[in-house]
This record gives sequence, C-alpha cells and structure tokens, in this order.
Amino acid sequence: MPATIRDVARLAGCSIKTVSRVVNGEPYVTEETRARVQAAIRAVGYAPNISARRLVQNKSFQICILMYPGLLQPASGILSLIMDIGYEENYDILFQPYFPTHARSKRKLVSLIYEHRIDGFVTTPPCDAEDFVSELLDTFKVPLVQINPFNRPEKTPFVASDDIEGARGMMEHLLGLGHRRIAFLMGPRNMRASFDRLEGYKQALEAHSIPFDPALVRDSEFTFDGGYTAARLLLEGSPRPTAIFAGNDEAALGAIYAARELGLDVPGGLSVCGCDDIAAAGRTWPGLTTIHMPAEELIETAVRLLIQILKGSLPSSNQVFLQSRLVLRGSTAPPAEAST
Amino acid sequence: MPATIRDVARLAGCSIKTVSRVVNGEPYVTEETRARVQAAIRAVGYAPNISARRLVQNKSFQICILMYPGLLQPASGILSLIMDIGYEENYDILFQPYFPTHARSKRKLVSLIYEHRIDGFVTTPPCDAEDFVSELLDTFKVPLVQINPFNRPEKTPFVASDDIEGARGMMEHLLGLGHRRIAFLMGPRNMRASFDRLEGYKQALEAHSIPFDPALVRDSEFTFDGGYTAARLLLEGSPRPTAIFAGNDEAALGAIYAARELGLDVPGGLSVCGCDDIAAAGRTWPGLTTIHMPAEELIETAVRLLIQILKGSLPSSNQVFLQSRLVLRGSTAPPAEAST
DNA sequence: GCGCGTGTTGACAACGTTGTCATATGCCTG
DNA sequence: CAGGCATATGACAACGTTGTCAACACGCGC
Repeated sequence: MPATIRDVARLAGCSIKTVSRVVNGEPYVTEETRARVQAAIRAVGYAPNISARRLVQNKSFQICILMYPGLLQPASGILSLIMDIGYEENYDILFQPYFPTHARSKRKLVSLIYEHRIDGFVTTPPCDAEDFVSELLDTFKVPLVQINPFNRPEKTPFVASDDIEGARGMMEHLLGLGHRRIAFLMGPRNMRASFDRLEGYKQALEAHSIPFDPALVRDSEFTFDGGYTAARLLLEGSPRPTAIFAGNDEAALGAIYAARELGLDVPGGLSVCGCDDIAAAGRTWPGLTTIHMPAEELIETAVRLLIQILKGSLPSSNQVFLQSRLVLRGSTAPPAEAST
Repeated sequence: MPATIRDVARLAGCSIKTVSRVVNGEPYVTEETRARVQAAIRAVGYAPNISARRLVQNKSFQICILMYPGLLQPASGILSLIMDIGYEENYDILFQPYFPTHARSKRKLVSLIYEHRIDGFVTTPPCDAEDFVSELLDTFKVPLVQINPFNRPEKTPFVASDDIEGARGMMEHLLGLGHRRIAFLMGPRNMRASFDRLEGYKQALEAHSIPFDPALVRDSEFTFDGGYTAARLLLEGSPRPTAIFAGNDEAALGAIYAARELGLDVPGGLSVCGCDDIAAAGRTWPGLTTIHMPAEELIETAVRLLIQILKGSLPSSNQVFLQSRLVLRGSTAPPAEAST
C-alpha cells in the first residue's frame, strides 16, 4: 500500500538506485536530480521499508537493553532519553526484561540473537553475572556493553559508577552526625554493587577505627521485603543500631516501614539511608537520604558507546566511570542518645 | 553467517518450500519428511530470518504501546507479562514513550507507522486524547485498541476500568469513617479518569446529601508536585478538610508530604487516599489507602485483543470493562475532631 | 481403464531495498 | 587529440523468506 522506491523513481524519471542514493545521502547525485527526487518522495509519501533494508544489509539496526525488572525500573526520564538517542542514531532500542535462570528469558534471548539478529546488547546488573548470557553473546560475537558489570575484564567495554567511593561518602555523613552503631543491608551476591558498597562501609569504619561487627550486616536482597525483614530483626535485637545504611533504596524504604511499625521515629529514633535515588525516595516522608546513581547517564553512555562500536568507529575509551553524589534529605539525623 | 533455509533444504534433501512448510507448521508434509527436516534444522542451527519474513509478508509482527511516561511507568510485572504474551503470540511488543504535542514524539510515531510498519497500536491515557494520534492511525487504517480512552466511540475497541464506581467506593469508605469535609485532587483535562473520578466523588456526596463545594476541588495534574502544592493550599486555608481524596497516587504522595511538612499526622490529623495502587503506595509509611487499578490486566487484555484483531479472528467483544478494588492501608482513619 | 480428488513436492516469482559493476559524460593533462 | 580520471547514472543481482501454481503419485468409484 505505501509507496515504494520504484514509485518515486518513476515520478522523478530516474532509476531506483538514484533514489536510493538520495535517500541515504550518498554522493554522485547532481543537485538538480536530488531536488527532483526529493520532490517526488514528498509527492508520493515515500518512506523506505525498514524490513527490506534490514534484509539486504543483514543488520537489524536494533540494540537491546537486558534488565532485571525487579531491580531496574525504566524511569520516565530514561525512556524518553533512549527514544531520543534511538531517533538520532537510527537505531531501535529494545528494553528486554531478563530474569536470570528463567527458561523463557533464555529462549527469548536466543531468539533475539538468532531470529531478530539484534546488532548489540547492553546488560544491566545482575544479567551480566549469568554465565548463559555472557557465553551466548560471546559465542555469536554480538557486541556488548555492560553497565556496572560484576567482573571488569580488560577487553569488554563497560560503564560503571564508583560504588565504593559512594558508600564511603555516605558513611562519612553518618559518622559525621555521630553514629557509631551503623547497620548495613547487603544486596544479592550476583551484583558487584553489593560487595562494593559493603567495602565502602568497611573502609569508612576502619578509617574511624570502629571495629567491623558482622552482626550488623544483614541480607536484604535489595528488595523492600528484604529490607523490612532485616530491619525488623536488627531493631528487635539489642543493642539497636542507631542508623541503617541500606545497600539500595528499596531496602531502605522497607527498613523505614519496619521502624515506623515498631513505633520508632525516622530520623528521630533511627536514621536510614539508601543508595540509587529512585523516584520513590523523594516521594516519601521524610525524604530518603541516598546516593544518587547517575542511571540516565550510565544508560546513555552505554548506548552511545555501543552504537559507536557498531558503526565501526573505535571509541577513545572502552571503560567509563561516572560519579555518584550524596543526596541529603530528611531520613538521617544525629543519634538521639549518646550511643554506647 | 547463520544458516539459511537453503542450507536446511540441502541437508534434508528437499526444496526450500518444504522446509518453509515445516517451519510454519503447514500441512501437506509427510511425517517422515517433517522429521528429516527438523533434524536438519537442528543440525545446522537454523532460525528463520525475521526481516525476510517481514518483507515478504508485508507485516512487521510488531505492536506498539504508546504511553506517557510521566504517568504510566511500566512496572516490573507488566514488563514480564508483556514479554510472555509476545513470546507466545510471536509478536514483538514495543513500549514507546509518547509526549503529547512533542514534535519529536510525533515524528517518531510517523516513523513507526511509515517505516516500521507497526501492525497495531495500544494507546494509554492521555495519548489517545491527542487528535494527531487518532487521526494518523485512522488515516493509515492501523488497528488500534485503547486503554481507558477519553472518548468511547461505538466502533473503536477499548479496555477500560470503571473509575466512577471506584471513586464512589473510596468515598463511601471515607464517609463511613465519618469524614464530611473531603477535598478532591483533580487530574489533567485530557484524561477521562480525571472527570470520572470527580464524578464518583460528586455522586457519593449527593448520595449522602452533602453539598458539593467547588473550593474543595483542586488541580493536581496527577503529579507529586501538583498534589503537594494543592494540598499545601488546602491545608493552610480554613476550614481545613479532614480528608484528601487524590485522583491518583502520585498526587496523594505529594499531599502526604505536604501534610507532614506542616506537622500534620497522617492519618491522625488528615486522611489521604489515592487511586491506581502504584508500587510506591505500599512502600511508604503509612501505606497509602488507594484504589487498585488492574493495570496488568488492562494491558494484557488490550494486547491480546489487538493480536486477535490482527490475526483476523473477530473477538467476541470489542469493549471490555475491568473492575478495580479498594485497597485499605494505613493512610485513612476517622477524623480526629467531630467535624463541623 | 479413465477421470477425479487429495496428498505431497518443488520451481519460480515476488517482496523492497542496497551493493556491484558497467557505462556515459565532461574535463583536465600532456 | 588521445588518454585518464572524476562525476553521474542505471541495469541487474542479491538478501531469505513466503505465495502461487504446476506436477506427480496414489487411491477410489464407475
């Protein structure tokens, strides 16, 4: 039904190849011809058929972002950003939910590579940690850029934030307020952030000569429920921590919920802080003190890097580090009592 | 690089057409041939090239969900649900952020229709309200299913929830608790839900013979900031409402924030409730009393309906209504003082 | 034995584009 | 003026699939 390149050629009185040249901005077309073709394109309402182009070029012009929806929700800003980049660069960008070890996710990924011939992938934690993913992409030589990958091999391009530094900064904030018994909510074992943030926690303790107490470190799985349960156990135990540093915001919100349920005021009776700066962190009362992860920049950088690689222009740097920053809201304050 | 249908045919000792028949589950292939072809497919690792299939069938096997990211965030459950449906039905499902009146959004939509030849669309509020969208889809005869559309013309298929009924139910809850001065936070004018929920609010007041007071109705644009600002004005005025019924959860969270900022306890000094039951509603303290919108079912139903239409099987019903339900959490309680 | 319907198979065109190569033209150089 | 080179253009194949149609085998009824 829509016009094809042949319709344009007929109207413009030239060959289809010439039309193709005009459409793709190739040289070797006189200005006069170019204008005539462009007029014809407008006249018949022509737009190139992407499927045909994909077929003949054996490319899909699609890149795919694998993400585990439990952890990374594509926020509003990210979605529109991605749309813009894709529009500029003429690439379709697919968000693909990926559940590690989930059979259907695996089959879908295989289909994306095999049948859709996706040109390249971006992985987000913890998708990169599954061997299946890395081996598959490696086998088929599909270009890949990783965001905050678990491992940081020399050759693979990635974009990362410095979680150790970020966590240390947050600890300095808590320690500066006077907290000494600070609990830490750990994340899942298949994400580097879990370990890096714990490392920052430990480094700060050491810098202040506070002994590391393993009993203050609990698993939260980076979920609301995990944070809630861990906080309940911590707060019902004794001695209580005066602050809880949650490895991510979801867990922090769970911890606040648990504290409130026990009648503890936040930050009056307990300080709570998180990591990531998700949308909900600013929508709760008190606002959640957290570390702002540059999620949009991470994704934008990764996508642009991938497209650069796909276009064959070797980027200046394959491994990019972005800074996070502290966001002080209302959920942290000096401890109520002079703690033991 | 990957195997083509010709490689399979050569190995199986048959024509490419026979392979095609096996791949597509068509009849007129003996069991023996079918088995031989399937073995060959596995042997060479064949997967059909989707671009070629799309080209020859002049279909994209893609459907697109237009959404305004400011309001509808694709939550974790929705994303994986969509993935599953797409996988089952062999359709790719694209989430396309769409900003009404935004030039780039318009161009992208045109490109989706013109160049990508998207087979069908699902619209979410308020994208359906923009004339540009409906006219474009209409002009090109692209199949369309709407979710909670602004208008409900006879012919267009849609899936909707009964917002009037839902809002009335919430009002019954508040009135039952003893509230009489209840404010309402209105949404944008390009969404049916704004008007329907207001209508439910009015109907409940009338049923209880409480006069409608326009001063208690404020605009919130269905955003956190809008809800915050509206609530500040309401709460700093006099007489204060004893409850705020926000047209959506974002605005409700803003209202709670405003109340807390003024030192008002929720629900002790003010009851607040919302609509939609977004993820954050259960992650805040106190949990937000709200109306659960069946977002996943709405999208699933719309997508399945669209695919049914695309496959040519006329569905039994073009217009589906789904029920919402009250979710009572901690943000509503009886008014503190016997209100005037 | 013949006609006919049904099951099975394959040859070939078609989809709409881009890549390759040949050709034509004009201009510059020696 | 011959030769060479850059510019401009088009004919045609190719990409990998599905749709169309013809061909053939077989069994059945008459």
